[in-house]
Amino acid sequence: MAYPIHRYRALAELTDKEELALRELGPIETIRRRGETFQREGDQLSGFHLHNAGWISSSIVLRGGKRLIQKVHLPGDILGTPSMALQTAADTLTCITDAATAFVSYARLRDLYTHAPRVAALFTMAVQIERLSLMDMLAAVGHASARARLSRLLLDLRARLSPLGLVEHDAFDLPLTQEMLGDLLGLTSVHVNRTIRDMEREGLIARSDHRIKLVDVAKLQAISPLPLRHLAFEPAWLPSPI
Amino acid sequence: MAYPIHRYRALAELTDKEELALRELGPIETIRRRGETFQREGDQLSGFHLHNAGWISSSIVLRGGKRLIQKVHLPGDILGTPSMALQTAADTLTCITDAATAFVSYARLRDLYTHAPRVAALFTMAVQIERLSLMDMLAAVGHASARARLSRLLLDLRARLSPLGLVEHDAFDLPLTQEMLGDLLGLTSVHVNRTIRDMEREGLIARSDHRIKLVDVAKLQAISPLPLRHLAFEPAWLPSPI
DNA sequence: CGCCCTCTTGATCTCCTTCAATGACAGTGG
DNA sequence: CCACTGTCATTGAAGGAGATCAAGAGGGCG
Repeated sequence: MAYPIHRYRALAELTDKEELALRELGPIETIRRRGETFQREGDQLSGFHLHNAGWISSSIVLRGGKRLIQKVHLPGDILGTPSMALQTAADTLTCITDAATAFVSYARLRDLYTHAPRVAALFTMAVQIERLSLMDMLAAVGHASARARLSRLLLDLRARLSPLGLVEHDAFDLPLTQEMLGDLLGLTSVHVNRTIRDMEREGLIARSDHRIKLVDVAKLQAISPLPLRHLAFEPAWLPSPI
Repeated sequence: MAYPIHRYRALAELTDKEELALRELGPIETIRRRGETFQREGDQLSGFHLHNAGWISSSIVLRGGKRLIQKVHLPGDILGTPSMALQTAADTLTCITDAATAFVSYARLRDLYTHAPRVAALFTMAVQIERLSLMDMLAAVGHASARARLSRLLLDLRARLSPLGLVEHDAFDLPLTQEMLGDLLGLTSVHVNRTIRDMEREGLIARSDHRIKLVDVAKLQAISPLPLRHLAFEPAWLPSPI
């Protein structure tokens, strides 16, 4: 299992050299078990991680002990990069399912900036996309109802799981507990439960085991507080290929 | 009035050449009036803006018409860069006070990546810092009470205004209306009002006109859901100086 | 088999919203 | 110079979305 680069292909035409640079960023894969935490808030760091397989959460603990899941990561994501501007790790990385990651030392990233400016620019672009995702999440959590937030999350997951081939007829596996969903949406697990059941009763979604199906996508989109965003392809500020 | 680069100095030792590169990024300053909107969601963009003076808000409108102020920007910030990964602008930029900005075309940024990798890396670092700020905001808005959110905001503003010389004895001008504060914190203006007055009554803060004073900083910090973050200086992934 | 995690449901509480009205103040036009 | 208008702060009353507390049921796993 190697680092999936579909998301970079969606941002720019890659030369063979650039593809190689991306794939060789994190040469050694680490297999991790469900529940394993491999980065904790406050840790001293010397690099970050490529996300090759599985589901991984990035969380923060507030004063008072409440946990906030800042993002659920999927293969293709880059993990731990917010911390690269800090003295210690900003977030805790925990495997939701069995997962695979590849470590990338900061030295390697530095080389990217000097030897492969276009790939470095793509890295920046990935960071901006994460930032946009946070902006949307903030908008949703700050100003939308529980069902609106949940609708948005499900649509977002569908969109992100699709290019990985993990969505069939608008249905996908959702390995998150309702408590995780609560921490992700700023709700209690109790209220997540009630909201999910309401939406199920109304025929918006269907569940069986941990598989979820978006039955009425149009209505979910109407409930969602924000539409999905359209990424730019080869934006003007991207350096020329190497 | 020119682009203040204090925040980059806090991230790395800058050579004269690099300082020049930063200062010359946006050579032409534009003066704007309070209330002016100079970028709207959905606009086609060809660059971004350096923030030289004044207060500027970055907002998003939700389905249903609610406005979310994603961030209040201060001099030294870079405006409009989340949109550089998109086909159209993600946010609306509006002057809260009279303000000054300088436009930077995407072409100029591209040159940075090819000719000044270290400055490009600092740009990425600035983006990561914005992302961290959003993470914290999300944590606060999703899981903290109105007074905790407000405490955090005030402490954050104090920390950001200090290097600009705009804080005296923990007091600073706050040109935000209570409605703006509400849009920023995910609250109604009514509730912002009640919360502010409560905090004033309890001696946490004091107000006169639009000037606010943090009377009991220690208690505000105790109420705030998150401590402030410590930025790294010259992280290992930063290319060597030019 | 027994334990723990997760889901589910009910009852109650509360923080924040909504709706509404008032006063202070700044800008603006006559 | 002053009435007029719109913005902003303030406060009260009522309602609601979601939190909290509590308890039971089902299921996976050691």
